Amino acid sequence: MSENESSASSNFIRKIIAGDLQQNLNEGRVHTRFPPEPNGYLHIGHAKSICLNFGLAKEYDGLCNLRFDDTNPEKEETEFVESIKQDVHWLGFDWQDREYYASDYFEQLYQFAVELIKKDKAYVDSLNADEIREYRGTLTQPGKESPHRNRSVDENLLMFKDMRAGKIEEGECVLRAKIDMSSPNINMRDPIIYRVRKAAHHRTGDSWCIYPMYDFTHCLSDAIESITHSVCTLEFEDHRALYDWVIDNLETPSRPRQYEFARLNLDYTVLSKRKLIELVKDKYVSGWDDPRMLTIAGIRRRGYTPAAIRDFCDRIGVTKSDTRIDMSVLENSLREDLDKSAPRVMAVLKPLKVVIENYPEDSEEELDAANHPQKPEMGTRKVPFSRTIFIEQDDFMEDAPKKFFRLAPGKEVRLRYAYFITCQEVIKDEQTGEIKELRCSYDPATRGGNAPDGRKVKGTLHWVSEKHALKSEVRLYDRLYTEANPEEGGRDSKEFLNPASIEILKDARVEPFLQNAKAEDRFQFERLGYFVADKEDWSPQSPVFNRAVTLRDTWGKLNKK
RNA sequence: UGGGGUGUAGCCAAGCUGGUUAAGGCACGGGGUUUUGAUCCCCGGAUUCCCAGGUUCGAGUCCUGGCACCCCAGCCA
Repeated sequence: MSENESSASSNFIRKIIAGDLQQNLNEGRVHTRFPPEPNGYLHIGHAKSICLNFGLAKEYDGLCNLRFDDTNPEKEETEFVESIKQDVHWLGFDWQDREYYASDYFEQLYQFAVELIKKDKAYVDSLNADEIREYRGTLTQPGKESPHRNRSVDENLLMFKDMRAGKIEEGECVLRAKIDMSSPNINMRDPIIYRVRKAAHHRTGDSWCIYPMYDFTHCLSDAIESITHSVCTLEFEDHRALYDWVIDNLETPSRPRQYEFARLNLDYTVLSKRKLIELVKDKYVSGWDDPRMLTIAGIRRRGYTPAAIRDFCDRIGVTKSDTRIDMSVLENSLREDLDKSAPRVMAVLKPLKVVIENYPEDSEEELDAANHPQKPEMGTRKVPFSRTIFIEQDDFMEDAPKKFFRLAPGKEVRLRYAYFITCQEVIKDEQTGEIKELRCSYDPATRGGNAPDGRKVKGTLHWVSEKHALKSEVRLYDRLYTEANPEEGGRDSKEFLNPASIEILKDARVEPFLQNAKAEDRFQFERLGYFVADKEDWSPQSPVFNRAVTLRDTWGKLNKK
């Protein structure tokens, strides 16, 4: 990670830590963890948590563990742990040898449960799922105690052992903490801490048929790993009482504390795991790494950089108010990063043929182009020029408004790094009226783009030589949804999928310099945006570029009005 | 009608124990530079901090009472 990245602004968690450090709590240690469940791919919301947790550890000279919260064998898969590890690394964070799994603690967790039973603070309940729900009460009515709540410690011990031994079927029994069925906090109404699941686990296989629940597992995993600050999202706020209850009622090796912050919401997308899984499973997108997805894998393939994502996470802040961030913040972080680093290059997305009539028929030449006009140290390259070139269709208008600086009949523009040309004639299809090509003249004295007589030209166009250009596929991406908040009001977000979220251009042309690009190389296509050689589909024989983000476009904005 | 949270410009977000002109970013508008209508550089915005009362010489910061929004009734995490 580069050192000059702006250090994140102050937030309430930093203040808590600073206060703890002042009181020398936890022997002055700061130890956090990032605890994903391996049941899907990581997304930009996880990036916020990753940056926070690893960032806190780094800032306070502490440690951050990677811990897989894998207590539900039915949803978790090895594929997901691999992708998660890859994504965290790609984002620029390292957990060194501290790669942990809640499933590694199953035996310890079991012993903790036994300890709770022995203290008469947990019991085996034989109510079925429906009954437990009924007994739980509602938001406004207290629950009722289970008839099995007062089983003896010995009986509970025996039954719990039977659960572990596989003698009890799924749904027959659960282990519950004995807390308070009338608590206004529903989490405290004798929460289930163990259930029977006769399912193979991605790591422990068939060695267990009972699995601990999140509320029991998470706090104890934190305690086992000596986590000092256990940072999670707001929906767990109500669970903190239970977190503390478990820790307080057991002899744990350490005393972690839970703090909650607001999860990330972004306009024009969804970030709930359920929704993302649905998009993938029902093939609304091409996969977890579809460039329209806000998964880490997706935005990576889209062309985002780890630095841009980290910068974004710094900018949005960490608070407890639930908010929606404007997409432009994310886009701006990428533009800012790529503006500094991406080599500039010319590409024509929707080609319009231009014949320069007074340019010698069989002649061609190479012009010098800067790889980054603001950074001479990035060098120059040669761009081939010839009598027939392509320009962007959008750069020509037959009836141009006054403010249109580009090419129009009789108008003169500059071809970047080449010559001034003037449009002499428009050739159209006689049937359809479609513009087929332009006949232009050039001024040989303007080679390189400057007129010796000092005459100015308003517009500069990018172009590509017909016979030298590489044919390329270019994929243009736009927001996945047409509504800023597609989930608002319990609506079905699928109704708002943007039908124009992807546009595939098969006839784009790029300058030959791009022949040597490699997958994931990023470029600025001048005047168009930042593009990346597709991670999966790029090859020198058939180049494929994805548009990561457009350039700011004040002309386009003006036009929309 | 229970509990837990949150409310500072269009969107985020600083604002320590109350004290001169309420940071900063994105977006937006205006101007300058420019062989990318990009970048870069200036300049602009809250008499006001959800509302209403109150305490105080003084409140976004304290008190009281409202209002709005979010989360919680999985043997998911």
